[in-house]
Amino acid sequence: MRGNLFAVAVDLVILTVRRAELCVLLGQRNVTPHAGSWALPGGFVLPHEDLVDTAARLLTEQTGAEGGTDPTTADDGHLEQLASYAAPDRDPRGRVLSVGYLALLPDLPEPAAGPDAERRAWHPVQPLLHPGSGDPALAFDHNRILADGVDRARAKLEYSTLAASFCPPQFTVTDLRRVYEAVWRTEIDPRNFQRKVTSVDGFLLPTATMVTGGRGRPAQLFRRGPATTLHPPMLRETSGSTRAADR
Amino acid sequence: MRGNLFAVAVDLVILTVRRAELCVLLGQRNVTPHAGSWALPGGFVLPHEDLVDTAARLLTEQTGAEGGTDPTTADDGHLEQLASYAAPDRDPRGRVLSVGYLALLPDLPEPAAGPDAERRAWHPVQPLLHPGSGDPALAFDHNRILADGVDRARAKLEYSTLAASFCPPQFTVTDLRRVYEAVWRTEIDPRNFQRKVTSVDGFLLPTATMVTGGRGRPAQLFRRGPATTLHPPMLRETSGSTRAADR
DNA sequence: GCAAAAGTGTTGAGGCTACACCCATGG
DNA sequence: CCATGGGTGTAGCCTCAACACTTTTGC
Repeated sequence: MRGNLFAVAVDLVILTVRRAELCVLLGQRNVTPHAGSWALPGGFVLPHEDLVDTAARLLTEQTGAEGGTDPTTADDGHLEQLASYAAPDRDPRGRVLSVGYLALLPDLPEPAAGPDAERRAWHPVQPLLHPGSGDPALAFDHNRILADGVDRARAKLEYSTLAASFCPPQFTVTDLRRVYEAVWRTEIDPRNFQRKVTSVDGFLLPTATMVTGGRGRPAQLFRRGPATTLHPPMLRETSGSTRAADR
Repeated sequence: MRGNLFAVAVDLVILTVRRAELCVLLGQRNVTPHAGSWALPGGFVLPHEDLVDTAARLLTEQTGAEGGTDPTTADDGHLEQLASYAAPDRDPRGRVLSVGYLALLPDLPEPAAGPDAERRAWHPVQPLLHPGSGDPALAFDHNRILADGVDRARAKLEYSTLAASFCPPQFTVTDLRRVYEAVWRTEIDPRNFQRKVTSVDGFLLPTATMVTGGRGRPAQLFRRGPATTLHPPMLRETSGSTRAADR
Protein backbone atom coordinates (compact mmCIF):
# COMPACT_ATOMS: atom_id res chain seq x y z
CA MET A 1 0.00 0.00 0.00
CA ARG A 2 1.40 3.32 -1.05
CA GLY A 3 1.29 6.61 0.81
CA ASN A 4 3.00 7.66 3.96
CA LEU A 5 1.60 7.02 7.38
CA PHE A 6 -0.14 9.38 9.79
CA ALA A 7 -0.88 9.39 13.47
CA VAL A 8 -4.62 10.06 13.79
CA ALA A 9 -5.99 12.06 16.69
CA VAL A 10 -9.42 13.28 17.67
CA ASP A 11 -9.77 16.78 19.11
CA LEU A 12 -12.96 17.82 20.87
CA VAL A 13 -14.70 21.16 20.70
CA ILE A 14 -16.81 20.85 23.85
CA LEU A 15 -19.21 23.77 24.07
CA THR A 16 -21.57 24.82 26.81
CA VAL A 17 -23.34 27.95 27.95
CA ARG A 18 -22.16 29.39 31.27
CA ARG A 19 -23.25 32.72 32.68
CA ALA A 20 -24.85 33.74 29.39
CA GLU A 21 -21.65 33.06 27.42
CA LEU A 22 -20.70 30.34 24.99
CA CYS A 23 -17.70 28.55 26.52
CA VAL A 24 -15.28 25.85 25.42
CA LEU A 25 -13.45 23.33 27.58
CA LEU A 26 -9.65 23.68 27.25
CA GLY A 27 -6.71 21.95 28.88
CA GLN A 28 -3.35 23.51 29.60
CA ARG A 29 -0.67 21.34 28.02
CA ASN A 30 2.09 20.08 30.26
CA VAL A 31 4.13 18.31 27.59
CA THR A 32 5.84 19.43 24.45
CA PRO A 33 5.02 20.64 21.92
CA HIS A 34 3.23 23.82 22.98
CA ALA A 35 3.72 23.09 26.69
CA GLY A 36 1.90 25.75 28.69
CA SER A 37 -0.50 26.61 25.89
CA TRP A 38 -4.21 25.97 26.12
CA ALA A 39 -5.51 23.33 23.74
CA LEU A 40 -8.64 21.43 22.84
CA PRO A 41 -8.90 18.10 24.67
CA GLY A 42 -7.88 15.27 22.39
CA GLY A 43 -6.16 11.97 22.02
CA PHE A 44 -5.09 9.35 19.55
CA VAL A 45 -7.37 6.80 17.97
CA LEU A 46 -6.77 3.36 19.50
CA PRO A 47 -6.32 0.23 17.37
CA HIS A 48 -9.89 -1.06 17.52
CA GLU A 49 -11.72 2.25 17.68
CA ASP A 50 -13.78 4.00 15.06
CA LEU A 51 -13.50 7.80 15.15
CA VAL A 52 -16.75 8.32 16.99
CA ASP A 53 -15.69 5.77 19.61
CA THR A 54 -12.55 7.76 20.28
CA ALA A 55 -14.54 10.96 20.51
CA ALA A 56 -17.04 9.41 22.92
CA ARG A 57 -14.26 7.95 25.07
CA LEU A 58 -12.45 11.27 25.28
CA LEU A 59 -15.68 13.09 26.06
CA THR A 60 -16.40 10.73 28.92
CA GLU A 61 -12.85 11.11 30.22
CA GLN A 62 -13.20 14.87 30.17
CA THR A 63 -16.67 15.33 31.53
CA GLY A 64 -18.19 12.05 32.57
CA ALA A 65 -20.97 12.79 30.08
CA GLU A 66 -22.35 10.38 27.53
CA GLY A 67 -22.30 11.68 24.00
CA GLY A 68 -25.66 10.53 22.79
CA THR A 69 -24.83 10.12 19.12
CA ASP A 70 -28.13 8.50 18.28
CA PRO A 71 -30.37 11.32 17.11
CA THR A 72 -33.52 9.32 17.72
CA THR A 73 -33.02 9.27 21.47
CA ALA A 74 -33.57 12.34 23.56
CA ASP A 75 -30.21 11.95 25.29
CA ASP A 76 -28.62 14.94 26.80
CA GLY A 77 -25.71 16.23 24.87
CA HIS A 78 -24.72 15.92 21.26
CA LEU A 79 -21.61 14.69 19.46
CA GLU A 80 -20.88 15.04 15.76
CA GLN A 81 -17.91 15.09 13.46
CA LEU A 82 -16.70 18.48 12.32
CA ALA A 83 -13.82 18.16 9.86
CA SER A 84 -10.28 16.85 9.53
CA TYR A 85 -7.07 18.85 9.63
CA ALA A 86 -3.80 17.57 8.25
CA ALA A 87 -1.54 20.43 7.16
CA PRO A 88 1.97 18.97 6.77
CA ASP A 89 3.47 21.24 9.43
CA ARG A 90 0.63 21.35 11.93
CA ASP A 91 2.49 19.17 14.45
CA PRO A 92 6.28 19.36 14.79
CA ARG A 93 6.47 15.71 15.85
CA GLY A 94 5.48 14.48 12.41
CA ARG A 95 2.41 13.97 10.31
CA VAL A 96 -0.67 14.02 12.47
CA LEU A 97 -4.17 14.12 11.10
CA SER A 98 -6.69 15.41 13.57
CA VAL A 99 -10.42 14.82 13.29
CA GLY A 100 -12.42 17.53 15.03
CA TYR A 101 -15.57 16.56 16.88
CA LEU A 102 -18.18 18.96 18.19
CA ALA A 103 -19.86 18.23 21.54
CA LEU A 104 -22.69 20.28 23.04
CA LEU A 105 -23.38 19.86 26.73
CA PRO A 106 -25.46 21.44 29.47
CA ASP A 107 -23.58 23.56 31.98
CA LEU A 108 -21.44 21.39 34.25
CA PRO A 109 -19.57 22.00 37.48
CA GLU A 110 -16.06 23.40 37.11
CA PRO A 111 -13.86 20.56 35.85
CA ALA A 112 -11.13 19.11 38.01
CA ALA A 113 -7.69 18.32 36.62
CA GLY A 114 -7.75 15.70 33.90
CA PRO A 115 -6.46 12.15 34.00
CA ASP A 116 -3.11 13.47 32.78
CA ALA A 117 -3.04 16.10 35.56
CA GLU A 118 -3.64 18.87 33.03
CA ARG A 119 -5.32 21.98 34.30
CA ARG A 120 -8.69 22.29 32.66
CA ALA A 121 -11.13 25.16 32.54
CA TRP A 122 -14.05 26.64 30.63
CA HIS A 123 -13.08 29.62 28.48
CA PRO A 124 -15.46 32.05 26.76
CA VAL A 125 -15.09 31.43 23.04
CA GLN A 126 -15.40 35.00 21.82
CA PRO A 127 -11.82 36.17 22.48
CA LEU A 128 -10.49 32.94 20.97
CA LEU A 129 -12.23 33.53 17.65
CA HIS A 130 -10.12 36.58 16.88
CA PRO A 131 -6.54 35.42 17.37
CA GLY A 132 -3.92 38.09 17.50
CA SER A 133 -6.05 40.54 19.47
CA GLY A 134 -4.09 40.25 22.67
CA ASP A 135 -5.16 36.80 23.83
CA PRO A 136 -2.61 34.04 23.50
CA ALA A 137 -3.33 31.62 20.68
CA LEU A 138 -4.29 28.02 21.27
CA ALA A 139 -1.86 25.19 20.54
CA PHE A 140 -1.53 23.76 17.03
CA ASP A 141 -4.34 24.86 14.71
CA HIS A 142 -6.90 24.65 17.47
CA ASN A 143 -8.13 28.22 16.95
CA ARG A 144 -9.27 27.17 13.51
CA ILE A 145 -10.90 23.96 14.73
CA LEU A 146 -12.69 25.92 17.45
CA ALA A 147 -13.87 28.52 14.96
CA ASP A 148 -15.23 25.79 12.70
CA GLY A 149 -17.03 24.22 15.66
CA VAL A 150 -18.60 27.50 16.73
CA ASP A 151 -19.68 28.23 13.16
CA ARG A 152 -21.28 24.82 12.95
CA ALA A 153 -23.09 25.21 16.25
CA ARG A 154 -24.36 28.65 15.28
CA ALA A 155 -25.60 27.41 11.93
CA LYS A 156 -27.30 24.33 13.33
CA LEU A 157 -29.31 26.24 15.90
CA GLU A 158 -31.13 27.81 12.99
CA TYR A 159 -32.65 24.73 11.52
CA SER A 160 -32.34 22.04 14.19
CA THR A 161 -33.44 21.43 17.76
CA LEU A 162 -29.83 21.17 18.92
CA ALA A 163 -30.12 24.14 21.26
CA ALA A 164 -31.79 21.78 23.69
CA SER A 165 -28.51 19.87 23.94
CA PHE A 166 -27.15 22.83 25.88
CA CYS A 167 -29.99 22.49 28.42
CA PRO A 168 -30.44 20.07 31.33
CA PRO A 169 -33.07 17.31 30.94
CA GLN A 170 -35.80 19.65 32.13
CA PHE A 171 -35.76 23.29 31.21
CA THR A 172 -37.93 26.32 30.60
CA VAL A 173 -38.50 28.29 27.43
CA THR A 174 -36.38 31.07 28.91
CA ASP A 175 -33.50 28.66 29.49
CA LEU A 176 -33.68 27.73 25.83
CA ARG A 177 -33.84 31.34 24.74
CA ARG A 178 -30.74 32.16 26.77
CA VAL A 179 -28.90 29.46 24.81
CA TYR A 180 -29.79 31.09 21.50
CA GLU A 181 -28.85 34.51 22.82
CA ALA A 182 -25.49 33.32 24.13
CA VAL A 183 -24.53 31.35 21.03
CA TRP A 184 -25.66 33.99 18.54
CA ARG A 185 -24.80 37.00 20.71
CA THR A 186 -28.15 38.56 19.94
CA GLU A 187 -31.26 39.51 21.84
CA ILE A 188 -34.47 37.68 21.04
CA ASP A 189 -37.98 38.84 21.81
CA PRO A 190 -39.19 36.53 24.63
CA ARG A 191 -42.83 36.60 23.54
CA ASN A 192 -42.26 35.68 19.91
CA PHE A 193 -39.65 33.09 20.89
CA GLN A 194 -42.13 31.47 23.25
CA ARG A 195 -44.77 31.14 20.57
CA LYS A 196 -42.30 29.95 18.00
CA VAL A 197 -40.67 27.11 19.92
CA THR A 198 -43.83 25.88 21.60
CA SER A 199 -45.60 25.66 18.27
CA VAL A 200 -42.98 23.40 16.63
CA ASP A 201 -44.42 19.91 16.68
CA GLY A 202 -42.38 17.51 18.82
CA PHE A 203 -39.74 20.00 19.97
CA LEU A 204 -40.79 20.71 23.55
CA LEU A 205 -42.84 18.27 25.60
CA PRO A 206 -44.54 19.91 28.60
CA THR A 207 -44.04 18.26 31.98
CA ALA A 208 -46.41 18.36 34.93
CA THR A 209 -44.24 20.69 36.97
CA MET A 210 -43.66 24.41 37.07
CA VAL A 211 -40.55 26.31 38.09
CA THR A 212 -41.12 28.62 40.97
CA GLY A 213 -38.67 30.44 43.19
CA GLY A 214 -37.55 33.16 40.82
CA ARG A 215 -39.25 36.48 40.45
CA GLY A 216 -42.39 36.60 38.38
CA ARG A 217 -44.90 34.07 37.20
CA PRO A 218 -43.80 30.41 37.41
CA ALA A 219 -42.67 28.87 34.13
CA GLN A 220 -43.66 25.61 32.56
CA LEU A 221 -40.94 22.95 32.58
CA PHE A 222 -40.32 21.10 29.33
CA ARG A 223 -38.20 18.19 28.16
CA ARG A 224 -36.90 17.51 24.65
CA GLY A 225 -39.25 15.97 22.18
CA PRO A 226 -38.37 13.75 19.23
CA ALA A 227 -38.15 16.53 16.64
CA THR A 228 -34.69 17.17 15.23
CA THR A 229 -35.31 19.82 12.60
CA LEU A 230 -37.13 23.14 12.69
CA HIS A 231 -39.52 24.00 9.87
CA PRO A 232 -39.48 26.84 9.29
CA PRO A 233 -36.06 27.64 10.78
CA MET A 234 -35.26 30.13 13.51
CA LEU A 235 -33.87 33.12 11.68
CA ARG A 236 -31.04 35.16 13.02
CA GLU A 237 -30.42 38.46 11.34
CA THR A 238 -27.85 37.81 8.66
CA SER A 239 -25.73 40.64 7.40
CA GLY A 240 -26.09 41.00 3.67
CA SER A 241 -26.21 38.35 1.00
CA THR A 242 -22.50 37.69 0.59
CA ARG A 243 -20.62 35.93 3.31
CA ALA A 244 -17.26 34.21 2.96
CA ALA A 245 -18.18 31.50 5.47
CA ASP A 246 -17.97 28.22 3.61
CA ARG A 247 -20.21 26.37 6.05
CA MET B 1 4.15 9.57 20.05
CA ARG B 2 1.49 7.08 20.99
CA GLY B 3 -1.28 5.75 18.82
CA ASN B 4 -1.09 3.44 15.87
CA LEU B 5 -0.53 4.63 12.36
CA PHE B 6 -2.96 5.04 9.48
CA ALA B 7 -2.71 5.35 5.75
CA VAL B 8 -4.69 8.44 4.80
CA ALA B 9 -6.62 8.60 1.55
CA VAL B 10 -8.89 11.15 -0.06
CA ASP B 11 -12.00 9.93 -1.87
CA LEU B 12 -13.90 12.25 -4.19
CA VAL B 13 -17.64 12.51 -4.62
CA ILE B 14 -17.68 14.25 -8.01
CA LEU B 15 -21.23 15.24 -8.88
CA THR B 16 -22.67 16.69 -12.04
CA VAL B 17 -26.05 16.94 -13.74
CA ARG B 18 -26.41 14.98 -16.94
CA ARG B 19 -29.64 14.52 -18.85
CA ALA B 20 -31.67 15.91 -15.94
CA GLU B 21 -30.14 13.44 -13.46
CA LEU B 22 -27.66 13.89 -10.66
CA CYS B 23 -24.65 11.73 -11.54
CA VAL B 24 -21.42 10.70 -9.83
CA LEU B 25 -18.09 9.82 -11.42
CA LEU B 26 -17.01 6.27 -10.57
CA GLY B 27 -14.06 4.12 -11.53
CA GLN B 28 -14.08 0.36 -11.90
CA ARG B 29 -11.33 -1.06 -9.73
CA ASN B 30 -8.77 -3.31 -11.38
CA VAL B 31 -6.78 -4.21 -8.27
CA THR B 32 -7.64 -5.90 -5.03
CA PRO B 33 -9.43 -5.38 -2.79
CA HIS B 34 -12.85 -5.12 -4.42
CA ALA B 35 -11.43 -5.62 -7.94
CA GLY B 36 -14.23 -5.21 -10.45
CA SER B 37 -16.37 -3.10 -8.13
CA TRP B 38 -17.18 0.51 -8.85
CA ALA B 39 -15.63 2.98 -6.44
CA LEU B 40 -15.24 6.69 -5.85
CA PRO B 41 -12.03 8.07 -7.35
CA GLY B 42 -9.40 8.48 -4.68
CA GLY B 43 -5.79 8.26 -3.71
CA PHE B 44 -3.36 8.58 -0.87
CA VAL B 45 -2.14 11.84 0.60
CA LEU B 46 1.45 12.51 -0.48
CA PRO B 47 4.15 13.55 2.00
CA HIS B 48 3.97 17.30 1.44
CA GLU B 49 0.29 17.65 0.69
CA ASP B 50 -2.48 19.10 2.77
CA LEU B 51 -5.82 17.32 2.34
CA VAL B 52 -7.27 19.89 -0.01
CA ASP B 53 -4.14 19.67 -2.17
CA THR B 54 -4.65 15.96 -2.55
CA ALA B 55 -8.30 16.47 -3.39
CA ALA B 56 -7.48 19.13 -5.99
CA ARG B 57 -4.76 16.96 -7.53
CA LEU B 58 -7.06 13.96 -7.80
CA LEU B 59 -9.83 16.11 -9.24
CA THR B 60 -7.54 17.41 -11.94
CA GLU B 61 -6.34 13.89 -12.70
CA GLN B 62 -9.90 12.72 -13.10
CA THR B 63 -11.44 15.58 -15.00
CA GLY B 64 -8.89 18.20 -15.87
CA ALA B 65 -11.01 20.67 -13.94
CA GLU B 66 -9.71 23.11 -11.41
CA GLY B 67 -11.44 22.91 -8.08
CA GLY B 68 -11.79 26.55 -7.22
CA THR B 69 -11.68 26.36 -3.45
CA ASP B 70 -11.58 30.11 -2.95
CA PRO B 71 -15.19 31.17 -2.45
CA THR B 72 -14.44 34.77 -3.36
CA THR B 73 -13.66 33.94 -6.96
CA ALA B 74 -16.34 32.95 -9.40
CA ASP B 75 -14.45 29.88 -10.52
CA ASP B 76 -16.33 27.10 -12.10
CA GLY B 77 -16.73 24.12 -9.90
CA HIS B 78 -16.59 23.68 -6.16
CA LEU B 79 -14.57 21.52 -3.82
CA GLU B 80 -15.17 21.09 -0.10
CA GLN B 81 -14.41 18.59 2.61
CA LEU B 82 -17.20 16.23 3.56
CA ALA B 83 -16.19 14.00 6.47
CA SER B 84 -13.70 11.32 7.46
CA TYR B 85 -14.27 7.60 7.64
CA ALA B 86 -12.06 5.26 9.63
CA ALA B 87 -13.96 2.17 10.75
CA PRO B 88 -11.34 -0.41 11.80
CA ASP B 89 -12.45 -2.96 9.20
CA ARG B 90 -13.27 -0.67 6.30
CA ASP B 91 -10.18 -1.75 4.33
CA PRO B 92 -8.85 -5.31 4.53
CA ARG B 93 -5.29 -4.11 3.88
CA GLY B 94 -5.06 -2.39 7.25
CA ARG B 95 -6.09 0.82 8.89
CA VAL B 96 -6.99 3.40 6.29
CA LEU B 97 -8.63 6.69 7.10
CA SER B 98 -10.42 8.23 4.16
CA VAL B 99 -11.33 11.88 3.93
CA GLY B 100 -14.30 12.46 1.66
CA TYR B 101 -14.35 15.54 -0.55
CA LEU B 102 -17.33 16.82 -2.47
CA ALA B 103 -16.81 18.31 -5.94
CA LEU B 104 -19.54 19.91 -8.03
CA LEU B 105 -18.88 20.35 -11.74
CA PRO B 106 -20.69 21.32 -14.91
CA ASP B 107 -21.52 18.53 -17.29
CA LEU B 108 -18.40 17.20 -19.01
CA PRO B 109 -17.75 14.92 -21.94
CA GLU B 110 -17.71 11.22 -21.18
CA PRO B 111 -14.46 10.47 -19.33
CA ALA B 112 -11.76 8.35 -20.88
CA ALA B 113 -9.94 5.68 -18.92
CA GLY B 114 -8.00 7.05 -16.00
CA PRO B 115 -4.24 7.27 -15.50
CA ASP B 116 -4.35 3.80 -13.96
CA ALA B 117 -6.31 2.46 -16.94
CA GLU B 118 -9.44 2.15 -14.85
CA ARG B 119 -12.72 2.30 -16.66
CA ARG B 120 -14.53 5.41 -15.58
CA ALA B 121 -18.12 6.50 -16.11
CA TRP B 122 -20.87 8.76 -14.83
CA HIS B 123 -23.54 6.90 -12.87
CA PRO B 124 -26.93 8.27 -11.78
CA VAL B 125 -26.78 8.53 -8.01
CA GLN B 126 -30.34 7.53 -7.20
CA PRO B 127 -29.95 3.74 -7.43
CA LEU B 128 -26.72 3.96 -5.43
CA LEU B 129 -28.42 5.64 -2.49
CA HIS B 130 -30.50 2.58 -1.72
CA PRO B 131 -27.99 -0.27 -1.55
CA GLY B 132 -29.40 -3.74 -1.54
CA SER B 133 -32.14 -2.99 -4.04
CA GLY B 134 -30.66 -5.00 -6.87
CA ASP B 135 -27.75 -2.77 -7.80
CA PRO B 136 -24.29 -3.93 -6.82
CA ALA B 137 -22.80 -2.02 -3.93
CA LEU B 138 -19.80 0.24 -4.31
CA ALA B 139 -16.40 -0.76 -2.94
CA PHE B 140 -15.49 -0.17 0.72
CA ASP B 141 -17.93 2.21 2.46
CA HIS B 142 -18.32 4.35 -0.63
CA ASN B 143 -22.10 4.08 -0.65
CA ARG B 144 -22.11 5.90 2.67
CA ILE B 145 -19.63 8.54 1.53
CA LEU B 146 -21.67 9.12 -1.60
CA ALA B 147 -24.87 9.40 0.43
CA ASP B 148 -23.25 11.96 2.70
CA GLY B 149 -22.08 13.93 -0.31
CA VAL B 150 -25.49 13.94 -1.94
CA ASP B 151 -27.12 14.98 1.34
CA ARG B 152 -24.66 17.83 1.64
CA ALA B 153 -25.20 19.01 -1.92
CA ARG B 154 -28.97 18.87 -1.50
CA ALA B 155 -28.83 20.83 1.72
CA LYS B 156 -26.47 23.48 0.40
CA LEU B 157 -28.59 24.27 -2.63
CA GLU B 158 -31.16 25.59 -0.19
CA TYR B 159 -29.15 28.38 1.33
CA SER B 160 -26.17 28.89 -0.99
CA THR B 161 -25.50 29.78 -4.59
CA LEU B 162 -23.72 26.47 -5.17
CA ALA B 163 -26.17 25.32 -7.79
CA ALA B 164 -24.30 27.56 -10.22
CA SER B 165 -21.25 25.30 -9.78
CA PHE B 166 -23.14 22.69 -11.78
CA CYS B 167 -23.52 25.14 -14.66
CA PRO B 168 -21.06 26.24 -17.34
CA PRO B 169 -19.60 29.75 -17.08
CA GLN B 170 -22.60 31.22 -18.86
CA PHE B 171 -26.05 29.81 -18.32
CA THR B 172 -29.74 30.64 -18.36
CA VAL B 173 -32.23 30.67 -15.53
CA THR B 174 -33.72 27.51 -16.94
CA ASP B 175 -30.33 25.78 -16.84
CA LEU B 176 -30.12 26.68 -13.18
CA ARG B 177 -33.63 25.50 -12.49
CA ARG B 178 -32.90 22.14 -14.10
CA VAL B 179 -30.02 21.74 -11.63
CA TYR B 180 -32.36 22.22 -8.67
CA GLU B 181 -34.91 19.88 -10.17
CA ALA B 182 -32.33 17.17 -10.83
CA VAL B 183 -30.64 17.37 -7.44
CA TRP B 184 -33.85 17.59 -5.43
CA ARG B 185 -35.94 15.40 -7.74
CA THR B 186 -38.76 17.92 -7.63
CA GLU B 187 -40.54 20.19 -10.07
CA ILE B 188 -40.22 23.91 -9.58
CA ASP B 189 -42.51 26.56 -11.01
CA PRO B 190 -40.44 28.30 -13.71
CA ARG B 191 -42.04 31.71 -13.20
CA ASN B 192 -41.54 31.92 -9.46
CA PHE B 193 -38.05 30.47 -9.75
CA GLN B 194 -37.13 33.13 -12.27
CA ARG B 195 -38.25 35.95 -10.02
CA LYS B 196 -36.60 34.42 -6.98
CA VAL B 197 -33.10 33.88 -8.34
CA THR B 198 -32.93 37.09 -10.36
CA SER B 199 -33.92 39.12 -7.31
CA VAL B 200 -31.10 37.79 -5.09
CA ASP B 201 -28.48 40.50 -5.03
CA GLY B 202 -25.17 39.40 -6.56
CA PHE B 203 -26.28 35.89 -7.54
CA LEU B 204 -26.78 36.20 -11.30
CA LEU B 205 -25.02 38.83 -13.38
CA PRO B 206 -26.71 39.42 -16.76
CA THR B 207 -24.50 39.30 -19.82
CA ALA B 208 -25.05 41.13 -23.06
CA THR B 209 -26.01 38.02 -24.98
CA MET B 210 -29.18 36.02 -25.40
CA VAL B 211 -29.56 32.33 -26.13
CA THR B 212 -31.43 31.68 -29.30
CA GLY B 213 -31.82 28.51 -31.30
CA GLY B 214 -34.20 26.62 -29.05
CA ARG B 215 -37.91 26.88 -29.31
CA GLY B 216 -39.59 29.90 -27.77
CA ARG B 217 -38.42 33.29 -26.72
CA PRO B 218 -34.63 33.73 -26.38
CA ALA B 219 -33.33 33.58 -22.83
CA GLN B 220 -30.98 35.94 -21.05
CA LEU B 221 -27.50 34.55 -20.42
CA PHE B 222 -26.06 35.02 -16.94
CA ARG B 223 -22.79 34.36 -15.20
CA ARG B 224 -22.19 33.79 -11.48
CA GLY B 225 -22.07 36.80 -9.24
CA PRO B 226 -20.15 37.19 -5.99
CA ALA B 227 -23.00 36.15 -3.69
CA THR B 228 -22.47 32.88 -1.84
CA THR B 229 -25.53 32.65 0.38
CA LEU B 230 -29.23 32.95 -0.31
CA HIS B 231 -31.35 35.07 2.00
CA PRO B 232 -34.04 33.99 2.27
CA PRO B 233 -33.24 30.40 1.27
CA MET B 234 -34.78 28.38 -1.53
CA LEU B 235 -37.26 26.11 0.18
CA ARG B 236 -37.82 22.58 -0.90
CA GLU B 237 -40.85 20.85 0.53
CA THR B 238 -39.69 19.04 3.61
CA SER B 239 -41.58 16.06 4.89
CA GLY B 240 -42.66 16.67 8.44
CA SER B 241 -40.72 18.09 11.33
CA THR B 242 -38.77 15.00 12.39
CA ARG B 243 -35.99 13.69 10.21
CA ALA B 244 -33.23 11.36 11.27
CA ALA B 245 -30.74 12.96 8.89
CA ASP B 246 -27.92 14.32 11.00
CA ARG B 247 -26.81 16.91 8.49
C1' DG C 1 -49.30 47.52 45.59
C1' DC C 2 -45.35 47.09 42.56
C1' DA C 3 -41.79 45.02 39.83
C1' DA C 4 -40.69 41.19 37.20
C1' DA C 5 -41.21 37.31 34.48
C1' DA C 6 -44.60 34.08 31.80
C1' DG C 7 -47.59 33.80 28.39
C1' DT C 8 -51.52 35.42 24.74
C1' DG C 9 -53.66 38.58 21.08
C1' DT C 10 -53.29 41.54 17.34
C1' DT C 11 -51.69 44.10 13.46
C1' DG C 12 -48.99 45.41 9.54
C1' DA C 13 -45.03 44.13 6.34
C1' DG C 14 -43.10 41.06 3.36
C1' DG C 15 -42.30 36.54 1.14
C1' DC C 16 -44.31 32.66 -1.09
C1' DT C 17 -47.70 29.87 -4.16
C1' DA C 18 -50.54 29.72 -7.80
C1' DC C 19 -51.92 31.27 -11.88
C1' DA C 20 -53.31 34.85 -15.47
C1' DC C 21 -51.12 37.12 -18.82
C1' DC C 22 -47.80 39.22 -22.30
C1' DC C 23 -43.30 38.61 -25.24
C1' DA C 24 -40.38 36.61 -28.80
C1' DT C 25 -38.92 33.01 -31.47
C1' DG C 26 -39.07 28.55 -34.82
C1' DG C 27 -41.64 26.16 -37.92
C1' DC D 1 -50.67 31.21 -37.10
C1' DC D 2 -49.56 28.39 -33.43
C1' DA D 3 -46.74 25.90 -30.23
C1' DT D 4 -43.13 26.67 -27.06
C1' DG D 5 -40.54 28.56 -23.76
C1' DG D 6 -39.08 33.39 -21.44
C1' DG D 7 -40.55 36.64 -18.43
C1' DT D 8 -43.99 40.01 -15.56
C1' DG D 9 -48.19 41.08 -12.69
C1' DT D 10 -51.14 40.07 -9.04
C1' DA D 11 -54.20 38.06 -5.33
C1' DG D 12 -54.46 35.25 -1.27
C1' DC D 13 -52.05 32.84 2.25
C1' DC D 14 -48.78 32.39 5.74
C1' DT D 15 -45.05 33.83 8.78
C1' DC D 16 -42.76 37.04 11.31
C1' DA D 17 -41.52 41.36 14.02
C1' DA D 18 -43.35 44.50 17.08
C1' DC D 19 -45.82 45.57 20.86
C1' DA D 20 -50.18 45.94 23.82
C1' DC D 21 -52.02 43.27 27.21
C1' DT D 22 -53.17 39.69 30.86
C1' DT D 23 -51.48 36.32 34.45
C1' DT D 24 -48.95 34.99 38.52
C1' DT D 25 -45.43 35.14 41.44
C1' DG D 26 -41.76 37.58 45.25
C1' DC D 27 -41.12 41.34 48.07
